[in-house]
Amino acid sequence: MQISSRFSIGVHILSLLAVNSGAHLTSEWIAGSVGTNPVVIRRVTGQLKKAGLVEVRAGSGGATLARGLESITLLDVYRAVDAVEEGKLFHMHEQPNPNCEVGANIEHVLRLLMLKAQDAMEGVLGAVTMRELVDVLAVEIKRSAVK
Amino acid sequence: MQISSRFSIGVHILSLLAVNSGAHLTSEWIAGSVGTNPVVIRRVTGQLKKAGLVEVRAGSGGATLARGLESITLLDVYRAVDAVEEGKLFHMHEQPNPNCEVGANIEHVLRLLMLKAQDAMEGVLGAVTMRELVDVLAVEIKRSAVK
DNA sequence: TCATGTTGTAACTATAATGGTTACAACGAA
DNA sequence: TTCGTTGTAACCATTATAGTTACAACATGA
Repeated sequence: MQISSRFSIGVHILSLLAVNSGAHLTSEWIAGSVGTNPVVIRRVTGQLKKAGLVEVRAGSGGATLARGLESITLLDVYRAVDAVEEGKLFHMHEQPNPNCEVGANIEHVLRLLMLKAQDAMEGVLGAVTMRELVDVLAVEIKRSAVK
Repeated sequence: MQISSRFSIGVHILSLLAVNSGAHLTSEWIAGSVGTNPVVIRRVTGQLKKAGLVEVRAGSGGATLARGLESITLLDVYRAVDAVEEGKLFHMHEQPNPNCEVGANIEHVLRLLMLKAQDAMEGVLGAVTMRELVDVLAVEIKRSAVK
């Protein structure tokens, strides 16, 4: 199975807030850029808010970054939107037979490896800040604007 | 979401074939160790067979390793059971607005990172052979037998 | 004060993957 | 030819996702 698109949506939202900082960005407007429903945006925005990444104005509407892009890694976004539960990227079969030598011991051995693999994946996300991503994005935007 | 337990089941099956080599291991018997239904085992075994990792005797029954444990990495198992489609660990939202600067360019930028993260995860699996896993497993088995 | 537009959230839906289960034809060996 | 096994189809319950409608709570500006 796949990791929820909430992650890519979250990154998209933060990028919009960064690039269009100052503008009045409503869930409706963001949904237009992401290509989905405003409620989906509000749900993800709510998670980003709970994680302290954005601030949302109820009533008047609109969201803004709550922290500098430098201080937000992609792992922060990934965690904020609950993309994958901690240590549970892999689903292990649940009732290995404790009376079988292999069944009784494989869980422990395999679990270690799964955690290591998950850590490696998350490590890549943790090594990149939203600042870096937005900078690369800005270059891409310029390049595509020239064409 | 989580990566299918087919992966851990596949590793479990190969471990059984290695530890009990020579024995007549039917899907029924294996299912007893894994803690699931024989049909589930046959499904996974079928995938391992298709990948050339095991041989299965139709009719008389039983499965055996088709290759040396040294030549099978956990990544081979992961691929054999279709744990995650190539390059698709992350699900990216699918209709970013091409008329929006961010929407038009984020997919490309984010996709690169996702691939890098997935590669890191799979790299860990590729760096471990079934031989190594079974050796560690054997140590665990001994240790738990002593207690 | 009140009208307007927005957020937060509940509720419902369709879709898809998973893993368990029954059933049975095809097969191989004793 | 009998028996136990595999390979597969078919079905089911469960779960997560993502889209949608609906509406109360809220903030702001007229």
